[in-house]
Amino acid sequence: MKEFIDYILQFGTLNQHQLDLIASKTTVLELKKDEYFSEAGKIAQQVGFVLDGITRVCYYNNRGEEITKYFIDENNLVVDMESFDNDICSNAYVQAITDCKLLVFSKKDWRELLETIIGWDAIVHRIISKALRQKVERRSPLVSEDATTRYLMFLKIYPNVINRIPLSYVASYLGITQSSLSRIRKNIS
Amino acid sequence: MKEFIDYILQFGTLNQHQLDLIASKTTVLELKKDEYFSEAGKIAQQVGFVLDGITRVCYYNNRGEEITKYFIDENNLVVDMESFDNDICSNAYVQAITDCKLLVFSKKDWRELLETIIGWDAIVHRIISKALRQKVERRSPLVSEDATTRYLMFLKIYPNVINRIPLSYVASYLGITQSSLSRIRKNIS
DNA sequence: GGAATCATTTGTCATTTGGCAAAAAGCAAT
DNA sequence: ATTGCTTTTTGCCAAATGACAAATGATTCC
Repeated sequence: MKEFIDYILQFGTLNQHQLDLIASKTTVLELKKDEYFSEAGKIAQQVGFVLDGITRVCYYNNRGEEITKYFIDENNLVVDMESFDNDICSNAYVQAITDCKLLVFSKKDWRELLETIIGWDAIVHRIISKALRQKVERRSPLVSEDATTRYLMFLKIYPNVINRIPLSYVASYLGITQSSLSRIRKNIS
Repeated sequence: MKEFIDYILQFGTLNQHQLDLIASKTTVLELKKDEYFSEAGKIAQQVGFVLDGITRVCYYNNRGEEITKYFIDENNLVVDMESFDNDICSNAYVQAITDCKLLVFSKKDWRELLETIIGWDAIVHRIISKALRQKVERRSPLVSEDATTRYLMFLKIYPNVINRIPLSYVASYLGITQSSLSRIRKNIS
């Protein structure tokens, strides 16, 4: 819980009473490896915060290949905001790719907090905007750099991920095949 | 101006008085082809709305190549929000790539409006969030699809752009060389 | 321990793309 | 029309990557 409070307070100021109220609405959700946090075709019902473990957002492209869009590791929010906010079906899966421990808010509680706590919506806005900007910044180089550079960037961006998940997920994140990734790893070492 | 009002009202409701106030703060800025709206290394000072013409956001990658990150055509906001909001130096150029006519707000006016008009900040936030989400959605397929598919997607996303700008910009947007783009275009037709 | 299963690496060959330079096409000014 | 300039296309070869299959390595389960 402390991790989550610290995370929030990076984006604005709240008093102890407000923090307590927010904390009181959280529950802990444990997900086993490969379980879904939310699914394509359904409406996202929860906001999560990763305490332990790694999740990913993935979808299926034109050719039916499973593409990992990004990873979400410890101390980050995990939510399909588009689906959650607008109550529309998601087009992506959010999946635990290791065993995970999450703090979660139900949609009802989340919305009540937004209406109850002055300034909370501004903080949430800042959190979401920053996360979106980060996604753009992280995906952009994937287009303009060669595969080796992309892999090295991946290692920098997610320093604690590579040894904990299958390489196939990394390959699809980087937009290359597993074999190519394997060759790149061989070349680097 | 009507275009801008229509654009705003897609994201929320404002009364005539509020709309008039917003309108009163706009000025028209004309940019010649190749002129910059904002520059890397400087702090963005304006929010713009494209009435006519096409702009792009670009930067220089590791190898010093100029990369087009995205295009912004008619009836869209153009601003480096990260730089504008936080008064930090931008790392990208925003450039007119055709002659352009923009509506612009100065930073001072923009901030005053945010404080004056109830609900305006919520609208702005929705606009910015949607734009960011769109950027993520548009850049993601650039990683996982082959170059021909990417080019076809580009044509769908920006149907009014291809004949108005140099192919070199499109190539760098797609993450391929000009020659490859040329070959792809040849294959398609 | 051994079998079954899954993940990763490697080999081979085909295809795509890049780098470079030259040719062709488009465009503006005269 | 001619010239000069920029953009786009093409040709050639090398390098990177993909597709597919096989081999190797890791892990799990009995």
